[in-house]
Amino acid sequence: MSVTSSSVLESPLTWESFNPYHDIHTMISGYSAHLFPNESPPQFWSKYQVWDWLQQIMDMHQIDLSSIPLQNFDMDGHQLCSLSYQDFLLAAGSVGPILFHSLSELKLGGQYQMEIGPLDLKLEVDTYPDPDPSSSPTELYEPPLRPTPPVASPAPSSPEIKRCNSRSYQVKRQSPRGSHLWEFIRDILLHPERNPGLIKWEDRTEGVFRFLKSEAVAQLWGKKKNNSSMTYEKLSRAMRYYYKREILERVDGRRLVYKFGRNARGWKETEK
DNA sequence: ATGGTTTTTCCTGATT
DNA sequence: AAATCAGGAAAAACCA
Repeated sequence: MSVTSSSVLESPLTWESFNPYHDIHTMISGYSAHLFPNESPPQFWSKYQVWDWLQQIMDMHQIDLSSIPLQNFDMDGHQLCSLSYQDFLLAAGSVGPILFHSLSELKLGGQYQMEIGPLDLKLEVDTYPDPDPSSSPTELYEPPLRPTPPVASPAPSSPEIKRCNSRSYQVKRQSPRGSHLWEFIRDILLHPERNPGLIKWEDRTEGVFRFLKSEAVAQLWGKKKNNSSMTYEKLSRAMRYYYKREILERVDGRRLVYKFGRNARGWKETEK
């Protein structure tokens, strides 16, 4: 209530600008509950805050923001909160349930008290749904965890979607194909603004990059694979296997530094 | 259903 | 000292 929406509107906040912690914990600690710790409940969000929320959730699920018609979410928090589950389905197709679920959590406000220690993330990693379809009476979740490679929507930039049909369940994922570890890493690299400080390019044109928060990346990876016990130690073992296949090239002496090899595709700026 | 591929897990030892 | 790097081995998870 005390939100001065005017100030918000005057300076369109980016996520980073008001995100107090540039830390991965905001992203991997489940969804919502403390994404906006300092902000009002969703009912009081401005359009910009709705936008930021959308971006965050989509990011978390590695779904391209462009796969849903953003015009459908040109509204403030109050309006957003009045949307039904069906509305979400219509507005965002198969992503709808995800958004609905996230918003539901946020609506419940501060009742979440997840305190996460830097090293203890296990407790809330189960924000992912149980794969058992029979268990949930509320069909909050229809997670597009499956890569859905067969449904081709390869059009590089197809803004054709005006409204998502709730029947045609399909999600265009941001990465061209599959979700292998190296692709996961690449996709983080490809979104530097949205993934502050996780991994950074060391030499963009050469494909050299460095892990800044190795354990955080590992946790993120684990989350994607629904494996809460992933560690950088294990992730890095998988990375080392890439050397042989020339997906990665070895980089001497420098710790946490890797380099894409000839068999890694899609990371160059001048490449598709 | 099965075999190939990729990732995970665990481990020992070296390096920084 | 604690992290990271190196790979071997084998199990598990994935995929065609």
